[in-house]
Amino acid sequence: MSPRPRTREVILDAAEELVLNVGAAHMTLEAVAEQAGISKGGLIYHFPAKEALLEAMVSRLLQRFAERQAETAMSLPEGPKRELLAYLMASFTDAEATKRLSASLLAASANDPKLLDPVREYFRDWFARLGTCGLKFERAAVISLAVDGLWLLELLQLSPLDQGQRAGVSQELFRLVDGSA
Amino acid sequence: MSPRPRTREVILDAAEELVLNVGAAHMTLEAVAEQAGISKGGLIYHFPAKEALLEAMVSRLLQRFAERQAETAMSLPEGPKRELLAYLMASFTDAEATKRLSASLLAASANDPKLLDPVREYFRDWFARLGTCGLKFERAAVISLAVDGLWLLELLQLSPLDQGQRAGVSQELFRLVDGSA
DNA sequence: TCTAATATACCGACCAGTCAGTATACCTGA
DNA sequence: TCAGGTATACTGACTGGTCGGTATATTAGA
Repeated sequence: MSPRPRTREVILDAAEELVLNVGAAHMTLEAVAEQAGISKGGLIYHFPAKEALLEAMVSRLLQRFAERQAETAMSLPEGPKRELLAYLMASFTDAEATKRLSASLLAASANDPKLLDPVREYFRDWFARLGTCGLKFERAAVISLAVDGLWLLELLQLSPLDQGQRAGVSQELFRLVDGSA
Repeated sequence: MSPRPRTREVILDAAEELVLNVGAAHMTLEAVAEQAGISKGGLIYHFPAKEALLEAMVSRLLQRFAERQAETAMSLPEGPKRELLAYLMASFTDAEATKRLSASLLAASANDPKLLDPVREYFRDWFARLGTCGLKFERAAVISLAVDGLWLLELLQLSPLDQGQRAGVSQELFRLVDGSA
């Protein structure tokens, strides 16, 4: 068939899609295979067990997000606040992609909470770095938590904010980053 | 047997416990029944289908939280900020109980995202009321979202904050409520 | 032809939901 | 006050179906 369309990526996309549409409990191997346009046997070839699929989903989420944050940070002028600003920007831009990716969290949490260990580690590191972003830790944490709140509410499709309100909240957060002791 | 120990409540507690411990995908009727100390038939007697159990979990979550917020608001001096303060206090105090209750969110999301409709409605109402709390909407939204962020991270067991940091964030949020245009 | 990639068929475990029956509390009228 | 009846709360065995995983073919490209 296609030379190297990264079947693995297609499978991971399919799994995320299912989690968002029908819930993590219905993300079965057969359903993922069908959504990805291959057979169950084909899926098993790439991910020998469901756990491997879930691990790959979480791993890709962290990798992609870290990548995006790092890239965004690079594009900003140097300064202690750069990383926090990049965190905001990476979360707010391309919300749809972020939500898709984050479906992995729900899948992992539903199947085995331990699969979230790498995510725990990610947050541990991130909050540790928050201390050195030029803001008081509590202030930086509030900003970061607000971003996470919006992100998780959107993941669960619970956010009632319309486009304008969302943009307003984003602006307010950037204002809080800039105008703080 | 026991006079009226509200078996339904025991069952709902058991279901929440399981979601937190082993993930929503393993919250099976048999497992819930065992955790609740009754037979599967007994469980089915109270909740004729799994969907009914999940609906009851979500319903209890909303009811209990709204109740706690309302009670807290009552105990505060009158003023436009009363509700927002109550939202903070209801979320921050008794974090363990809040986390337990919120497990319903994960269970509902995993089994059928539509079960979260009442929660969507709750957030719609809540954010609508945020406009009348004396703060600029964006500021109030940021505060509320930060609380939600911490709450959801704790639900997913992802929060890296220790007791002291948590208290600091709480203080910072109250400061933001008080000292804003 | 050898190997990577995918398909088909199947198995055992598990799961949601049914069902027949049990035990006990609660009535109701003679 | 007590017999007969009914509602409530539960049990445990069973069933149809689903799911994760295995085993084995088949195909396509180097």
